[in-house]
Amino acid sequence: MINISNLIKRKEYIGSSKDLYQRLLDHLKGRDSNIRLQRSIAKYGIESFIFVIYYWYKDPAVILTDIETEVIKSFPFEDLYNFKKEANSSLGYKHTIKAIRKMKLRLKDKTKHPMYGKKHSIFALGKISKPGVKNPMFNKKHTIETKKKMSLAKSKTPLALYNKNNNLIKTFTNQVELAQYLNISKSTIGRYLKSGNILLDKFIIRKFKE
DNA sequence: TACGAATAAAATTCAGACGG
DNA sequence: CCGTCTGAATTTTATTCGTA
Repeated sequence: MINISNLIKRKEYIGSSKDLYQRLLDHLKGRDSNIRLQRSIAKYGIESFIFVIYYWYKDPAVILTDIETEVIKSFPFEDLYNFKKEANSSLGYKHTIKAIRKMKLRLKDKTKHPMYGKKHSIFALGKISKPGVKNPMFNKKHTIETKKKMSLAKSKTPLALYNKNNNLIKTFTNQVELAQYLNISKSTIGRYLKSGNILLDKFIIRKFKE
């Protein structure tokens, strides 16, 4: 529950939001704000305004708009910038299938994406940063499928196993796979691949090109 | 000196926040 | 919605280290 007041005109704007900072930013940047408030800011300057928090709840079960309506009622309506006596919110609104389809279509050309080629602000980066226990992956395990994907993506040097007479025995996607096949340490595989020496007096390992 | 274990480095997926 | 981001988890590959 917030209030932005103009000290000179003695007028107030009452608002509420799930994300206080985000909503305040809307008003400060003049996007999706209240037009009366915006005009007044333009006229008197932002330094004529003060910002007050009336109520602060972390519990999502608290219906902020109900409280907001009560607060609005407690002021003479003509002393407010607000247009509506009843507060409402789009919290929990779901896009229609049509709207989603439209968005998808527009974004098919990825240069059309609002973020295309842009950099995030320092502030946004700070919000995104989640070190330690705050990280969504903290203390979680990757699934077998995920591990497989990672393995596949990382294995870009296929290897071929030859015998002493240069006959191809088998090909492998990476060193680990070959190590398992021979039941030998992967360190050894890497070493012999690099040196080109004969392994166990039997095998030669080379990079495989098809 | 040769091996495997341990560790480091680089690269990748994942889940989640941001924001037009 | 989806492109821009992050850090944890995990993998492959490269390097270091102790042991016989």
